[in-house]
Amino acid sequence: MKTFIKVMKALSDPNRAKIIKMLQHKMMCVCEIQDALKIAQPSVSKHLKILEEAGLVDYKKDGMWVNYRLTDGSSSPYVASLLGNLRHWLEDNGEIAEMLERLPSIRRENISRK
Amino acid sequence: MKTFIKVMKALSDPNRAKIIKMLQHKMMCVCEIQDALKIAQPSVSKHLKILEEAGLVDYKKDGMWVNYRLTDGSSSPYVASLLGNLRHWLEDNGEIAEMLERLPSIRRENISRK
DNA sequence: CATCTATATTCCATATCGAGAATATATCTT
DNA sequence: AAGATATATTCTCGATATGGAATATAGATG
Repeated sequence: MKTFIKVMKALSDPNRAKIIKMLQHKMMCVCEIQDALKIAQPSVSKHLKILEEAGLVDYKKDGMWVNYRLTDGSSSPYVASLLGNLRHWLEDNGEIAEMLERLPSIRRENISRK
Repeated sequence: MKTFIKVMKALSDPNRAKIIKMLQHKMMCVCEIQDALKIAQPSVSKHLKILEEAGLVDYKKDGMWVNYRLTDGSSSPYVASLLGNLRHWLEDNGEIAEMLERLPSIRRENISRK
């Protein structure tokens, strides 16, 4: 039950749902996600932690960067099903579509954090 | 997006998840759900309202009673998929299994609210 | 080792959530 | 109409969630 609630809660926030939708297209570092969502960096890190603890995402460190990606869903049946469904869900959402269009142009090399 | 978030939030609470699991077995009135969950009646009504506004349940009035049941999921693809998945999900949960065992003995005629 | 950059953690303010008590409403019964 | 029962709404409180600012940590680079 706790696992189920944790997964549902993780997906109950618009910014976290957007993160999932982005990660369907490519592995991303924190600063790229921040650039896409336009929220403060610590907020991004906190959202990612919640998604990670729910088993929805994991990460690989690459030097200074931390690359996040979707998991294969093996942590629970809830995660497996929902990640599957989310491939189709929210595709018709304007806000998300716009974000996904901007996605190719968001690259860590171009992000200046001054 | 708002619809999706509303559905996920509705399913992010243990008592509401339990209500869904019970309604898989029978239509129930508020006082029966209250008896099963052992929480205050107003709390039950509020949970039911949240589930209803998410499109997960609806109700039919029968005189003094209001009978709640699961919807057919036609309000959104999220509801349809999740109600389907929830037929299998949480079946192995001890807390829920116990509650479901008590379910046959919970009948409005036996409930005294003094 | 001093510094810069990417990320995580802590702290604080505000907002929302879930619970129960009290109250309101609606329907049934007499 | 009066009382009883089922449900909904309102109010208040404590807990939790979200956001940003400040700070800490970790790795890279000169």
